[in-house]
Amino acid sequence: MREPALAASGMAYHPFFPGRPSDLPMSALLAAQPPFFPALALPPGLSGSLGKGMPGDPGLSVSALSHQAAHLRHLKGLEAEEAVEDDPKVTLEAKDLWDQFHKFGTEMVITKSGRRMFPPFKVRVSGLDKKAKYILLMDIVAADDCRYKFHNSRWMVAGKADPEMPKRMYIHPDSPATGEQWMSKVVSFHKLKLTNNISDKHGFTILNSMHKYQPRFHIVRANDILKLPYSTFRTYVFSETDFIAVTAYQNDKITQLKIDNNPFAKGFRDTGNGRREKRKQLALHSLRTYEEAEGEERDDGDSDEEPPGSASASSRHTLPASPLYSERSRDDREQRGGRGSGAGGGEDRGLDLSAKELRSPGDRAAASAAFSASSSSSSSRTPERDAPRHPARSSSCPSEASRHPEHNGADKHHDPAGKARDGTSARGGGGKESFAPLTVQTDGPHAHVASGALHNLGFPGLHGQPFFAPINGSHPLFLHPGQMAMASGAFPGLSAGMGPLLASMSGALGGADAAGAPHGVPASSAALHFPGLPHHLLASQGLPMSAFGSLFPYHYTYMAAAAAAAAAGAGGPAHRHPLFGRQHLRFSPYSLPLSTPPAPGGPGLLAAGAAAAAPPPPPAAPPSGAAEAASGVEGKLGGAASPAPPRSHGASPEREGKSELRSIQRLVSGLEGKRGASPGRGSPS
DNA sequence: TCTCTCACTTC
DNA sequence: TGAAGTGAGAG
Repeated sequence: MREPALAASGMAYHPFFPGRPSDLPMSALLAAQPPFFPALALPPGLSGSLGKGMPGDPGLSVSALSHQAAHLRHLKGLEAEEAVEDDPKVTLEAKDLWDQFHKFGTEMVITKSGRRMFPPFKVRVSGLDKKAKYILLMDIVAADDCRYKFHNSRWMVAGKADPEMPKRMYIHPDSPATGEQWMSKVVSFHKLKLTNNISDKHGFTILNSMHKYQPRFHIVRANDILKLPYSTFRTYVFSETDFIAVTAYQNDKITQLKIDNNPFAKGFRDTGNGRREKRKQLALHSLRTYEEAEGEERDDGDSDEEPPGSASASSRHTLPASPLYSERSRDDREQRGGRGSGAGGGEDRGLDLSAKELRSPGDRAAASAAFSASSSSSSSRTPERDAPRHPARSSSCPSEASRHPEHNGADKHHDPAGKARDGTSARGGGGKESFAPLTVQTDGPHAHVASGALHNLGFPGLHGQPFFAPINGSHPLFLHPGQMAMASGAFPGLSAGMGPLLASMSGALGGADAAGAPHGVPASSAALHFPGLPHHLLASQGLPMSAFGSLFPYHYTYMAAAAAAAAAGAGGPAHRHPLFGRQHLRFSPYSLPLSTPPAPGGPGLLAAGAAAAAPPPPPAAPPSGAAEAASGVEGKLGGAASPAPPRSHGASPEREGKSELRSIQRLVSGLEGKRGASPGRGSPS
């Protein structure tokens, strides 16, 4: 049950998703979406029961799943999840700056070589247990399933979203750290980079240009990244941080805001000695010098030519649009000065910047209650159990999205019509290896493929379902090669020498024989496999893939359970590895934004999904139909789970799960053994 | 729309 | 000093 009070929260309106219910903030919807987590596979044993509860049943048996997770933790030798004694509160840093950008519809440049976010995503956290260790993460999810264009100085919907890019979770490099450490300073994710390179191997967050995204922040109480799947996520969404990814800035105001606020763009400021003027004058001077030389040679000098470097000449010749641009820029600066740094755009965002976490335990009445109840902010606290089921999250795009005057550069702010864009940059080559962030990546595409397959294969009843799609090639914990380099820095236990182990572990988790080949995968990037290729192939095949996440009526404890189940049940060498597509069930928070309710009494999602979805082709395979590829792969692998009848993942799922659990436990034990010997770390930055 | 190079900046 | 991060502008 939604509460109309939400409309007054200051975040009710969403310029890019006008069709959504007015009484439910987009941030609430996004916060309600479970965090991305890599390869949350469901064990065959669990699939049935889950499937039963799925169709249209928000009252999924979370407790049972939690119990399952606890059981799995026990099997795995992990200590029981500590009682939640903390009550984290999260405050967005530089909110004023975000607000300024948000007024015009924030644009984030994405380049092949990766671009940082500006404003940087920074938060301040409080309410953590000082002694407990936490992992802080963020991810960026699609805000809707639309593609946009910047037309007539405003953002408009340009159609359906393109296939979604592989999902990556950015784990803060200081993770894990104690609550005290996290709370002692601002937690900055400024090193997170955005790219449009689907084949990115740096671990950057991959986005689609001209699509709208919402960053999300997650707090996980866990002292080891390996325990992420067993842990509870708290997710925070700040609605003012949403943005549209672009390869070139579209809105002049955004450009100017960035120039004025980003230190690295100082050279472009109209301060008199900025590069823009210098370059302009230099170019003009060169031109004139050349022309004069030519003239002298021809002895027919132009008498009416202005002196080299004159201002008027400069404007006229080199920057025909610059007077307007500069004037506007000045205006902007003056406006900003007038507003003051603390003006915050004057929007009704409240004074309390703390993110609200949708009350989870016990608050099944819906996230909206928490939203409306909270006095503050644009942020939302994610429900850990009963997220508000998306009331009507339409998967269709309206003809026009940007009706919010504040997001229309021209409407309120006299944006001169139409300078379509300014161009972009991309540091050439991208050959330099920068700091590789720790990210976790799903084979998102697979998930989407599965989703798409479900859609295509006529399972309308699956729409709007929590996404337990049958997908193959998952890693329970997929670590990007780039993480190897940083893992030693980010995780004390994963010191230099642990890279190989981590890689091996990843490989092992991903499919090495549990008992016989604990370290069978070399620690090279080749040992890890990226979904990019399959995704690309599938995308090129035109297979529909969902472009934006849907909301799920269960909270993150459930996710943890699913993840635990995944680790336990998706064992076996082949089916965890992208190269060895074996079909199995997996949880993915990124499913279609589906509005169609499942057919009551219809087949469970898992069951139907398992029957419908087909594994993607092996990376080396030429593009082909997913089903084809699936059959091929399954055939070669002996298909422990062939394309598969529903819930046909092995005759003894429990045994399979325990087997894998044992292997994981061995690996974890090895890690922790080494960790014990390694020195501790510094505090978070 | 996108990619690349460039000059400029910060750190 | 140089790596890395900027938007401009050309293609």
